[in-house]
Amino acid sequence: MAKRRNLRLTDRELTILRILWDNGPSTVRQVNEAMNKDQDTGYTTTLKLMQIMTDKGLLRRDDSQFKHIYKPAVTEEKAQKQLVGDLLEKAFSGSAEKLVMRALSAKKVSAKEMEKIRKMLDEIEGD
Amino acid sequence: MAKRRNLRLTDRELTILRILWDNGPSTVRQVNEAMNKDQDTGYTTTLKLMQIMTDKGLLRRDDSQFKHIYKPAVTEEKAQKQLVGDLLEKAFSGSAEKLVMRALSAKKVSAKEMEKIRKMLDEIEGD
DNA sequence: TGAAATCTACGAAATATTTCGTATACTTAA
DNA sequence: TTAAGTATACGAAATATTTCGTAGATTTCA
Repeated sequence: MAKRRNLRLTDRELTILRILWDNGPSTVRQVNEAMNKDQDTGYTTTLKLMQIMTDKGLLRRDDSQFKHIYKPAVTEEKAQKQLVGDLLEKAFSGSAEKLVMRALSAKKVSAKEMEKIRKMLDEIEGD
Repeated sequence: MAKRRNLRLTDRELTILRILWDNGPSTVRQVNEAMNKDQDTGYTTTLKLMQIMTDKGLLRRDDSQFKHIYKPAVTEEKAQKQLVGDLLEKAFSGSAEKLVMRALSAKKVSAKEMEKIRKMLDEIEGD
């Protein structure tokens, strides 16, 4: 089985993954246009980033056509797990409870979502 | 009132803040020794980092003695809020529920802590 | 067909972050 | 009082990340 690297994502890498997770397989131009909604970025800048990410194994590229199509090589779940785990250790001394508290106060959560969270708590407690 | 900068923390900056939050005001040597438990770091490296952080307004320094004493200029809460908010936007498209789910599955949470989380959910719902 | 548009490759500049060596000041203790 | 130890200041190297310009290939369309 392939050894999973530590998956340290830079800011721009995460931005690009986010776009690909949301929009599905895309060309460089499509990604670049999505990026520009947030922050002006030259086309070749985006291209270069995506080439590097492909080398690192973060993206996969279909180059059978003139316009290459890129897609994520890491799942959203995997990346989120890693990112949350890192933040947990580095900023919260490993206290998931504190992190959850901060997340809950950072953003409004719908009643339906709260229900899901309660369910999850029940499940954990059930073990 | 002082304008709060965007508070973008680098890896090493967060490490140092973490140590100061946990241990209270400290000398460079004390911080350096704490850092070395995780990762070997030269004394002057730590010193330089802390000087830069002081310039940036992340730390405060009492230099009335030969050995300067440093302490955080940002509260743990403030920093955590910012970090979680960033992660929320960049990795979770703003879904606090997803982030909470990941945090809960990332690390074991005690029954007591779960109780606190439930209480928090109740409070939010109460509004 | 051939000029314009669009694409990839790639080196290198620009910037941000981290690390370190050395100079010099102060403290300690013999 | 002076040598050894420990401190800060600071420039600069090392590394990581991001950005961009240019060359050359392919496609488009008038």
